[in-house]
Formats: sequence, C-alpha cells, structure tokens
Amino acid sequence: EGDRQFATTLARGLEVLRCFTPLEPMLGNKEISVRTGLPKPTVSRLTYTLTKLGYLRHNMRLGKYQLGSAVLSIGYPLLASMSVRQIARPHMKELADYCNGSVSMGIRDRLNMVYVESCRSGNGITTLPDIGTSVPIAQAAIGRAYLAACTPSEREALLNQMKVKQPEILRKFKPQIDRGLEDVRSRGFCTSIGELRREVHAAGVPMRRSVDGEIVSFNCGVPAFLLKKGQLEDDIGPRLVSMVRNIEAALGMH
DNA sequence: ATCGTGTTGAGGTCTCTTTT
DNA sequence: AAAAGAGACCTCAACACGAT
Repeated sequence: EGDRQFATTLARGLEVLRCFTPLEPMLGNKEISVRTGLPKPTVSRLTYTLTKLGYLRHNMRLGKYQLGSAVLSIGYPLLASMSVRQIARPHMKELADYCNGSVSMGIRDRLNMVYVESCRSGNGITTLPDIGTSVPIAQAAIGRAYLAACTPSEREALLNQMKVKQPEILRKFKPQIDRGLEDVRSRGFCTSIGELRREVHAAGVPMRRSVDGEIVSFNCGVPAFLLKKGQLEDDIGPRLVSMVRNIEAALGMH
C-alpha cells in the first residue's frame, strides 16, 4: 500500500501459486479467486500466464489447475546452495538413529518453518518428514526455537504478524512461545509436547549462522510411546543442543 | 431453463516517456 | 514545465459454456 517499488501484479501471481497445498493440490479459478480475494478475471489471466510459463498445469477433465514443474525448478537452487545441509546430515542421522525418531532442519517462510533437510531412524517407526514440508512457528518446537534466536525486533515483528493473521493460534500458544524463549536461553533447547501432532514429542534448537545471519533451526521428534519419562528433557534435548554445536564447529572449518 | 464457472471486451486509473 | 501519448494493469459487465 503506497509502496511505489512494489510490483503488485507479480505479488498476485505468486499469491496464486501459494494457494496450492498438499491438501488442496488442484484448484479452479473460482477457488483461487476466493482464497486470494482477487477478482475472477484477474485470476483467469494470472492462471493463463502461469500456465504458459510452466508454473501451473491445467487439467482439462477437471477444469482445474495444479502446480507445474517450473515451481520445483525455481525452488531447488535454494536447497542446492545450502551447504549446511550436507554438513549437518550425518550428525542429524546419528541423532535420529539414537532416539528412534526424526531430525529435521528448517528455515522460516512467513509464519511457518520449512524443512530443508530431514533424517529418520533406520527402523522407520516415524514417517520421514519431507523436504518442503512446512509447520506453523507457534505450534512447533522448531519454530519456537527459531523465535528464541531472533533479535527482539524480529521477534516482535513476527508476533505482530501472528496477532493479525492467526490470533486464535497465538492466544493458545503464547505461553509455550514465552516458555520456549526462556528454555532456549537457559538450557539451549525448547520442547513441544504433542502440540503439533498429538503423538509426537519434540525438542527444538536454533542456530544463527554467523556468515549471513540467517537462522536455521533443528528439531528432533520422537513418538510419544517410545519416550521414557523425562527423556526428552534430560537426554534428547541436550543431545540436540550438542549436535547443533557440533554442526556449528564443522561449519567453522569451512 | 438455470446455475456455477470461466473468458472477453471496454473503460478507467496510474505512471512513465515524449513532445511542445 | 506542462501537455499529450503510451503502456500496464485493474475491474465491471456481458457473454459463453457445460452440468444439473
């Protein structure tokens, strides 16, 4: 609003692409119009253009659109340029095997954390969280760890966005967010006790990279029934912290 | 025939560039 | 510097089309 450098049409086209989710992979113009609040003709022209460029595919039978291969092509270079993934992977795999769970690395996208790397224990009790999966910051240990590593002004900005866009979620999880801040400060990690998925308990640890200042955050999630009492707090959390310290040290050598 | 959905056309606004 | 021109974009109304 009032920003003369802001290319509105481009933003709208990208908003159209963001309507597609794993749960709603196929959408028609009308549905996109409702989700974005854009007029039908505008959506019609945007989907037409995005289809021409390969960002959308049109299913003739259903008359609906789905994301096209070009979307993956523009996303992949980001993953490929994150050398921290290669360095972290063996550390993550080792911890995942130790605790029969999964260990993931994520970066922030708006009010979510997006997984950019994920490892799972060999026995495969847990499902492997896919790269590209996103989880809400407020509800997940990996997100609250991220918040704890933000500067006060970054954190305030994010909390304000939550207040506007997801007030009920923020109200429900504000205590856990505050608790997470304290926990990360005092012992290096925070936890989520089935707050995102009821059957999974998780610990989260942030890592602020000195190179570019971007925060990368890690979690370790374990099925609740596999955990001994106090194990998340006394064993897995501290191990996740030392894993991150080891990754930091390994990064320092590069 | 009617409804829901998608497309087309025209008019309007805004901004930038060219002309006077 | 002001006026005119050009282009991009948005949106309303009308039209098209298939499903019920």
